[in-house]
Amino acid sequence: MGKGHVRLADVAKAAGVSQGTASNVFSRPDVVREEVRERVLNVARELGYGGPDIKGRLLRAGRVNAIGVAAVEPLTYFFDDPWARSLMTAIGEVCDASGTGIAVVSAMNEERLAWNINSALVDGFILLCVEGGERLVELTRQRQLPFIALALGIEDETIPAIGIDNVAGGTAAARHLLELGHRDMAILSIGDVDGLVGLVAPERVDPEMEATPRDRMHGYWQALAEYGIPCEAVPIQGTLHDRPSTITAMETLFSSANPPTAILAMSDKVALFAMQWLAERGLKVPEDVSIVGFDGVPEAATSLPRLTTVAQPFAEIARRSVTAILENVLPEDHEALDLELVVRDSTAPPRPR
Amino acid sequence: MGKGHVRLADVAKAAGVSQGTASNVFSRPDVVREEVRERVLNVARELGYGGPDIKGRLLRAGRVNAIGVAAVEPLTYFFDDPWARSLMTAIGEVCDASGTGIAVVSAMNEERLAWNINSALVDGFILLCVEGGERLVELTRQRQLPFIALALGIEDETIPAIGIDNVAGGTAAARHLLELGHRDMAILSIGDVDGLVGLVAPERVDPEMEATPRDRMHGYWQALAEYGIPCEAVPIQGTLHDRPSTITAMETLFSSANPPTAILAMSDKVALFAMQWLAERGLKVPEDVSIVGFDGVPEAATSLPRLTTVAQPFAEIARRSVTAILENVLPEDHEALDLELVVRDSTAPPRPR
DNA sequence: TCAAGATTTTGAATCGATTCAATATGGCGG
DNA sequence: CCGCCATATTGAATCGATTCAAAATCTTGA
Repeated sequence: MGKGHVRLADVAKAAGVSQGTASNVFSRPDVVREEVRERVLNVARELGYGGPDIKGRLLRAGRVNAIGVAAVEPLTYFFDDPWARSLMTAIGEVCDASGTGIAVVSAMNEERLAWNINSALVDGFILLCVEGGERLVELTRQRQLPFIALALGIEDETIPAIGIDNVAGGTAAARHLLELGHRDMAILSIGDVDGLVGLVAPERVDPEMEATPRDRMHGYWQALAEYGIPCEAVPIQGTLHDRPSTITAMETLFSSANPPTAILAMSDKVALFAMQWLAERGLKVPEDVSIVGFDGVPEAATSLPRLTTVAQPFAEIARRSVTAILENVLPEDHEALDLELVVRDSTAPPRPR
Repeated sequence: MGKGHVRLADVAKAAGVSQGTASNVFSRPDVVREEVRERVLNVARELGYGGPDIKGRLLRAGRVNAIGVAAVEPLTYFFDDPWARSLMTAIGEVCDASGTGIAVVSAMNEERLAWNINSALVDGFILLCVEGGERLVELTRQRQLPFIALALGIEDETIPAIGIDNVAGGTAAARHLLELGHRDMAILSIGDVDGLVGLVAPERVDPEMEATPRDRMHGYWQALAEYGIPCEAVPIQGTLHDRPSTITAMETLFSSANPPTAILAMSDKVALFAMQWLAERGLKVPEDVSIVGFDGVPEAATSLPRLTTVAQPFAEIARRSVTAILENVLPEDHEALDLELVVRDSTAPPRPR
């Protein structure tokens, strides 16, 4: 800053007290005599001293009172991806309650990310492991701070993580459509693997697909099996979790001889893109096509029609992760929290043929 | 963390070199002889030393490489308010490019906020001054770090700020509707003042309204005046910038004898709530009612129909603020950037009577 | 072989606070 | 007036690194 940056020592000297006393004036005012306190505060004001610098305090105290949330994504991810935002909102609520700050740390390339993780001033990390989870975990581990992984697709049980029961969630979604009477369905899968775009054969799911979509898929299949429908009977359209690939998928699906009466989307984001496409094509949801999303992001509650979805317990996930970090008691095993089917207006029985 | 936290000094001693050399091994490896470097690194590995602790480095260097974005709102504001998110996304983009981190700092009550501002480990602040701007600025000023205020409603020219030309923006919005032929309009204003809810008389605007909505209002009025329409002829419905008050406003507006054919909304958020209400009531946009928003948030581009709006230059605002903070060259005067009318599908000529 | 110059390494100061044992001051009872 | 106890204040150590002038070591050329 300016040339003459005032520090506590300057104030102490100018006020004619020891540095210890000056420190107490600010951090434990009750312990110093009122008269002295006044004097020190006055001097501080005159000198333009704005209170103890956090950097000094930090070094001594070692605690920052902030947690970092990290992802292998650009920074904008935290503010425009619906899932990330839902989580951040929930985390924000918990942090607000406990007076904890949030630093978002991210980067696209590994080198930058390593640097960012190492230089983030936080007491611990919450890792959003949607993609590139291993690298992220490894980088964070080196930092030797408490961390917890969310949406982890890794089996390694030594990594503290909180997960969700994607299989059960998928089953609930598919079962809901089956109970309504749908038999012709299609699946909109998500992922970052370029090879899994367009029609995906079921036998490629296990070896090639990432953990989250794979589990959701198995959930769908499980419900379908209950109704005697083999997985080959339900086309899987792979998307890259963005609008273009979703639109392509929808076009393929609905240009076929017998288009589906219901769609199982692996995320609300993709489901909402699909709904937009349907609306533009003049297909009515849920009269012509039913659709079930996944995640339970807020947009799903305000869309038109409101989207039926399988909701993640964001608040619970946030609560557990933040307290785990702040109290440094990390879960021993991978917990899998329950998802909840939220039935709204995007699902109805199929039109009678 | 654990009892035996290894620090640089430990590594140095164990490797039999001075602390200075050990430091160089990590921060300027080229300056130390390869043989020594190897030895130190090996010892570090053995001891489980994870590289220089950022806290120590920070104290010396004084630079954190992160900027704080602060608002007098709960933390969740940054992740769910459309305007805040647009800005954060833009800021994120700039920070990504320069390898800078972002810490979000916020709080509802003043005491907490003061603490958060004082303890945020950042090189400077961007202040989102939508409400409670004065307190926020004052608090930040004490911190003696560079800061820049956005959306500032304060005249004080000594506060570094980047603003937008709300008057011109309002004029552009109203002029657009007038050119389409609308003569019966209504204004949806925004604000945090409880008294300005429901029908607001024009003479209350200047004394009671916050700066941003006041300027936008004057912009509207200016265009109306060009067409010879007095401001009394255009009802102003005050909202609290949330859904309930917007719905109440719309209900009042459309239960009147001659409802408006066009709506001037002071934010996209309110405009989108209004559009939803219209859709639920079976009123078609733009056939039955035209509507112009304000801000240019991304949701406005994907709504159905896509919303005509006056867009803020978020990228430019972000670029200027971030570089101002990082390079500590703060604007001398209040700059007012231009807004851009983005015509989309929510505006059309009124139905012929 | 030696001086000059180049390269490494050292050691101590520094960043800005907090902490705590030791000391000073004040009040009070005897 | 003294001793004791409680309260206030001091001074130095500490947190964990970086920095830089000075010292040590190594090259090089004469």
